[in-house]
Order: sequence, then structure tokens, then C-alpha cells
Amino acid sequence: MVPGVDDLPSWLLTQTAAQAGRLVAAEFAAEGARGYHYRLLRSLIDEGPASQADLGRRTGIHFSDVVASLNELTTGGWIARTPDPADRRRNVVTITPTGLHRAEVLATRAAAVQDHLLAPLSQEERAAFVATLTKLLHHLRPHESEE
Amino acid sequence: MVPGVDDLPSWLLTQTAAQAGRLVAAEFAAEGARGYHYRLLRSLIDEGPASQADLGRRTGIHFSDVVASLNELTTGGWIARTPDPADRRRNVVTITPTGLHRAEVLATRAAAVQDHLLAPLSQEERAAFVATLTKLLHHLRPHESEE
DNA sequence: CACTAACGTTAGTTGCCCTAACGTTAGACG
DNA sequence: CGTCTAACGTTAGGGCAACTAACGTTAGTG
Repeated sequence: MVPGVDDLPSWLLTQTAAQAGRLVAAEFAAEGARGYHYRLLRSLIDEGPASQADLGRRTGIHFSDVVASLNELTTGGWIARTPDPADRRRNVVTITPTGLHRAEVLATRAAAVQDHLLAPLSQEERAAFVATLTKLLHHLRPHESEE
Repeated sequence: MVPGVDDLPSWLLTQTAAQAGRLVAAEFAAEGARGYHYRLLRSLIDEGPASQADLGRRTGIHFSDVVASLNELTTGGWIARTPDPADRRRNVVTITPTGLHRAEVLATRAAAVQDHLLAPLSQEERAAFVATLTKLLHHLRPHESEE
């Protein structure tokens, strides 16, 4: 291992994340999905139907990318959009039975990746790692943690 | 914090890395540089002049992106490319005094980011975190660790 | 001499993250 | 009631990292 750049925590973090991201992306691609799709579906499952703007706020996905991703999910029949009669500016997005099923499949795939990702770590190390990442993420992105 | 996606280690990892990456990118951008530039300059400093192919192998940057990045570094006068008389397929890339200085500035900037990134952690937690990331990276990218 | 591989270049794609401009709708204010 | 600001959603695009594919030149091997 060379000294210098390779021991910068930020570099280690981004390189490890890139590898982890590839693993997850490969699993999702096998199901015809992407990371944004899963994030949106999970938000709908966990927090119920929402406007597109709310989905963007919940998931951290930029509103313009929410539009594109919801278009893809609509095409696949995984979600449905309906205008909100109470506020015609808004669509209300709901997950469909198909989408629910797809999300479950994606969740299973994502869970399997975690085991591979964290294979070299003991249970105690895993817990510590997750706690550290959570702490750092709250530090770096405080507005998300105020939820 | 919502359950589900948000507690997947891979998600925490990629979100934290994205934030860390933005911090580093902002510092480098202020110096007219990018992450690839720094990685290439550091490799030249730490391991000496090299062919483009070797630089790609050392840094993990894809050979086509090495070309593009070296073009930018050449334009800025931070590196020089000369054909290798021993093998005319190759260029030998060397860092210039300007490049050496720029790399030092970038190193200082990058180091400052690490302090911000890891601010919520104690020294012991920082060491553990770096050790864990290193272990995971070796696991996920074994060919790099054989160096 | 033919073939394979290495080297470097060019052009492009994908996904994540982001910016900008626009039209429609809602609510506040005078 | 009209004007203004903001919210919502859409469209089009960019930057960066990471990656793929095709091509021409050079080197080494059989």
C-alpha cells in the first residue's frame, strides 16, 4: 500500500463506497432497477403515499431526478401517480402491489450484499462501523437527521 | 431516521462518502483540480515517474480517464510527458516543480477536510474507522492490496 | 512474417448528484 | 379582485467518477 492519498479517510471512504455501490447496483440491475428506484419505493412503503416534492425531501433525491425515476417506475407499473384533488399542483404517488413485491425482492438483494460487504468484520465491528457511519452522516448532513 | 434503506451499511457508506467527496471536491476545485489529478500527482511523487499504463494500475483510474486527466495536468504545466526511447509505445510521465507545489497545496487542503469529516470521532474511533475501511477495501478489491 | 498483446487515444455510456428555466396552481396581501 | 411570491412538477442539461468499445502504433514471440 502506498503512503499518502491511500490513507486519507475520505479516499478510503469513497473507494469503499464505490465498490459497495457497484455490488448493490449489480443486484438491482438484475431486477431492472436502480438505487433511486429502491429509495423511492422504500419511502412509499415506510412512510406512505406522498407528493413528488415530499418524496424528494424524504429520500434526498433531487426533485428533477425524482421525476425521471418516477417516470421509470410508472412505466414498470410499480407506482401510480394521481393528481391531488386538494391541490392541483401536486401528484400523489402510491406504490402498487407489483411495486411492493419488487421492493421486497430488491430489499432481499440489498440485504444479501450487506453480508458480502461486511464479511471481514465481526458482529461487534459491524455494529461499531454502522454506528460510526451514522454519526458521521448526521454530522455531514445535519438537516437530514433533524427528521 | 426512517427504517429500511437508511440503515443498510452500503447506503450509509455511499451517502457518507458522497458528502465526504463533496468536501474534498470543493477544496480541490478551489485549486482548479479534481480527485483524479491529485491521485495521479501523488503517485508520481510517491513512486516516481511512470508510464500512463502504470499510473492507471497504481491509482485505480481507468486508462482512458488517465489520458484525459493527464491532458489537463499537461495543460496546467503540472506534469510532462515524454516518449520512452526504450519503448516507443509508452510515454514517461514526470511531475514538474509546479506540479509538486500544486500537489502540496492539494495535500494540505485534503488533510484539512479529514479533520472536518472525522470531527465527531475520538482519536481511537478514527483509528478504528480507518482500519475497518482499509480491511473492507482489501476485501472488496483484493487485486489492489496485492501490490 | 503473422499474430498477440501492450500502449495510448478518442468517443461514448451510465448513475448519482446537481443547476436552470418554464408553466400551472395556491395562498397571501393590499 | 389583482398582483406577487412560492410551491409543484416537467424538461433539458451539466459535472464527475467509473466504465466500455474501437482504433492505430509498437513490441515481442513463434
